Amino acid sequence: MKPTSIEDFLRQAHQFYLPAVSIDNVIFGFHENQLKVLLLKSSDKNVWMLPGGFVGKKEHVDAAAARILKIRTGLDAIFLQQFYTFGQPERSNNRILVKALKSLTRKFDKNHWVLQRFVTVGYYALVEYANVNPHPDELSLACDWHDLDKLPELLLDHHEIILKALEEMRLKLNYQPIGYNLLPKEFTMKNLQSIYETLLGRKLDRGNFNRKMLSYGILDRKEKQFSGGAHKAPYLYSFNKKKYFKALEGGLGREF
Amino acid sequence: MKPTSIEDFLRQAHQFYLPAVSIDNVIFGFHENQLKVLLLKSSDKNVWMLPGGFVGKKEHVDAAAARILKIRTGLDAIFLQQFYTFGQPERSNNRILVKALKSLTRKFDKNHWVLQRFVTVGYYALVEYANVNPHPDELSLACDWHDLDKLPELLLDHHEIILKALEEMRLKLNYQPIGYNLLPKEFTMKNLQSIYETLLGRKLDRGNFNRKMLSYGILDRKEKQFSGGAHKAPYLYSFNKKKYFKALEGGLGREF
DNA sequence: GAATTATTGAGTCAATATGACACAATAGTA
DNA sequence: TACTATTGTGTCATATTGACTCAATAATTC
Repeated sequence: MKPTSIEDFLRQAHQFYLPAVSIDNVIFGFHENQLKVLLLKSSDKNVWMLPGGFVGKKEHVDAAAARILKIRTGLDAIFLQQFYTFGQPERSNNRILVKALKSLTRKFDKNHWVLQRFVTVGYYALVEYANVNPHPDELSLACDWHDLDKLPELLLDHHEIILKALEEMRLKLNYQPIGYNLLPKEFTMKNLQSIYETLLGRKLDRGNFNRKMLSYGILDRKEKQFSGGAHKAPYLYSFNKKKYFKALEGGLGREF
Repeated sequence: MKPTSIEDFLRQAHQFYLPAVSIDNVIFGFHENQLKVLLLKSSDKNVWMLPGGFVGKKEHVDAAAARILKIRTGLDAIFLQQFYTFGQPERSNNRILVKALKSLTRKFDKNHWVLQRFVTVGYYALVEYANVNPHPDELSLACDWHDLDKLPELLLDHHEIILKALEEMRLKLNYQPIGYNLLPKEFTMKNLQSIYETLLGRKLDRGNFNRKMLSYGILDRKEKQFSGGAHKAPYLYSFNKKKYFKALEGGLGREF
């Protein structure tokens, strides 16, 4: 039906507009040469989920992502990167979500607003595994790292969201450095290479990786040495913070 | 205040959650070796805006972008690409927007929901300038192309949105072909080079551009010829649709 | 303490890609 | 017919990439 006036138009539109915006955070960590993702265990004990929540009415979406991450996992002061907005209508009202929420309260209404349609903005972050201490909020039973290649059953489309985050990270590899937030202060070239290999899903030549990474000029080599392996001790490196962030801004390789 | 029960938690949250999701479309065209963007003239005669609108309650966000584009400009069957979600709270209630809406209706309420906080999902598209026939909807006074380097005064943060769209397109150049939707069926290599130069903001060497573009193997060369210039006639090319879309999926250059 | 093993830093080399430039060919114009 | 602007093509020095070699060495084993 065509609106007959601007007031009509606005009134009609009001019936129609979308109610809510939510956040899902995909937090990656790196441990034992494995890329891991941080998940919350819902009160429905077999279902895990990304730490997510709703955006406040007067809140910057970026700020909401940070607030929600802190509330739900305890992680603070993490650099979150927006990567995609998920807008399928059917993703909101979901059997598993209903089940999970019903387990929280018997009086739960099937038409409750949290089950109505919402749009989710996805953020990811890379964190140094050893330096964070995730713990679940009151609504969750656990907050744990999971290997990317053996994820448990996940809420809604959270599996798809994780894959999309990975894909976006992989594309960024080509023009931005990575690793600053994933590795400890000092690390070996092999550690760094493992991250790249995990994200790209293929093996890289050791010598060539070395040469290329050093050519970026973002690494400082320490006066040796990592010890512990039954072999020649590798050099330790650290990121040159200044040069690293300059490369983040300006890009790495030649563009076009 | 801490919630004392799950019901409390949900009730408190309800007061807090964000009400609306909107769309802004950035439509790029290419004409006379100039990149242009499609804008609507608001009823406040000095302000132009991107063709935008609100997402429906049961509507896929991608579908909303297409619907809104069609309603507001008449453009149909355009491939829209999501590029970023803009979430600053202060961007919604704005002096210019209030003025624009007040000019539509005297009874306009300053606290009307359309002035409340909303989050905007940005989409861009590249269209063939000569093949589309944009016309304004009932709410707008005009629908015209504008040169990117001399944009008029724009609503809200639409200027920032356009710049972000450009930036994202520029980054995609490095691993995806471009031009299929911007150029007519047959075009010269110089036409294609102009697009790249506009997006990158710098001149490229003619010979090298030729070599590189042909190496992608996505162009078919026609049996000559463009005529009309006071000089040697250039070859005409067309995109090999099959190879072009294969390259869109798989990427162009080596990645990492 | 010498041999073994796994892994490292450094280097080689052919193949390929890039950036800067040169030059003859030619469609329209003077 | 000469001129001008622009085109297709080619050259060449340099840089980058991919695949590989080899001596060095930290811990372990003999």
